[in-house]
Amino acid sequence: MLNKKGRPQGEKPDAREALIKAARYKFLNKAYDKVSIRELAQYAGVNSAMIKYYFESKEGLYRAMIMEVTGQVIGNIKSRLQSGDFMSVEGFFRSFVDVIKQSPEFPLLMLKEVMLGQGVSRQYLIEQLSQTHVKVIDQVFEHFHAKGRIKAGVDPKMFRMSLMSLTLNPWYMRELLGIIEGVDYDDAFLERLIAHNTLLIEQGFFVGEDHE
Amino acid sequence: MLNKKGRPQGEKPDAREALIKAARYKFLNKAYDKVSIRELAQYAGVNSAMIKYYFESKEGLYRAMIMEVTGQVIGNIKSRLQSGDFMSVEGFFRSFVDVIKQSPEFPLLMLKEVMLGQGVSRQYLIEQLSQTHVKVIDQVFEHFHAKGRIKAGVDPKMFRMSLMSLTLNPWYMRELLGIIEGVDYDDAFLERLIAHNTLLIEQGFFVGEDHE
DNA sequence: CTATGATTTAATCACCTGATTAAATTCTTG
DNA sequence: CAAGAATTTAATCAGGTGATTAAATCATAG
Repeated sequence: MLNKKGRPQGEKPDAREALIKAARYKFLNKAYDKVSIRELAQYAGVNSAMIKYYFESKEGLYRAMIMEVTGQVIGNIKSRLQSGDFMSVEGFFRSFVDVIKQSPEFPLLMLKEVMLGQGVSRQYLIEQLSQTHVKVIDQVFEHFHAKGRIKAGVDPKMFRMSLMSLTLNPWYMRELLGIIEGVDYDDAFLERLIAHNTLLIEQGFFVGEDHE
Repeated sequence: MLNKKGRPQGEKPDAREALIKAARYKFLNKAYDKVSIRELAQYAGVNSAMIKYYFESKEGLYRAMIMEVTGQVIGNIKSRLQSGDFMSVEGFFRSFVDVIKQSPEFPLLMLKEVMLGQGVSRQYLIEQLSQTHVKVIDQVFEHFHAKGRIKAGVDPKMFRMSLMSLTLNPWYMRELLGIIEGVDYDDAFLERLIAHNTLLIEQGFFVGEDHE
């Protein structure tokens, strides 16, 4: 057994970044426990001990990755909040699709974490969700309700449930739909989705004055 | 070390059933790998070797449990299909809630399996879903489309997407909503959900002749 | 009662996991 | 160039996992 320790020459120093990237890729389609630190390290081209060095533990790496992805999504949503992009029904659906397109891992990562996370970063994610997605929808409702554009009797909580369902679920079903009938989430499909959802919500919940 | 082998007296003989029940409970809120065969066996009040005896392996037990839960749901849906319960919008939403209420583990188990199952029973579940939920919705669409009750330009695939989202997503969000604002999925809540979804779909996709 | 097969047990196995270490190498900077 | 800090390595560790076994017990038919 030869003993050759130390770093080989001419290697990239950015093990940390490589590990985050590997985590982002590996944790997406596999269960947490099915991803070993050796697998992560190999994919990142890095020694597995670097996980402890930079993140203290496997869970630390996972949490850091979740923070990064979530941070991107939350930041993106917050900047759009100020721009008023969400203040039309179509704008809401379009903005949401745009945000997710930039971090397509997010819905599934979030769902997995909220559903079966054992405290790894569950509380954090739930808080972030409460303050963004939920909050945005409630603001949209308030906006139109104040203008008298929402039909009488529409329950704001149920309004929110519908909008969350229509925006999130298509992303959960992405792989399923791909398998059972080859649906491709390309731009054309997403445009149809936006138009379809917009129509549904405007016809279903808005009074008929004029749409948009 | 004392050596006391064999079965104690007066024990229930139905280890198989106890194990399925334990699997149904334990696999629901925990990731597959976080549930050990020792934990399953202890919860079932049974020796862990019984898993091999009856199911060949941990994965065999898991698969058997999935089959049981899925079988109940599929059977329930199929019997309702013949009764025509689904042939109104409200009937569709009400029937779906009724079915899920009887097997509330199903949506999450299915989602976990489709999302991150590594072939354990993924293909089976996808086929079953294609032949029931998807098929039911397509039949509902056909039914009303043939009667000219569906608005022009409504894409059947998107129609299906909406109905799947509105029926499934509330169950995925159950725990999240419970945490962030104490929503309880009691009968009153489910009735509001049914009424809300019915209104949304009828107003959004149906022509205005008369609703039900 | 007895023999046979089904069931259940305690104990053990090999293996993989995440974590950790001490040494080797590289980088920085004076 | 030299010294100290930062980074990276191979190797190892303890612990838990699913699987497996041989023996013990139970149920049952004759």
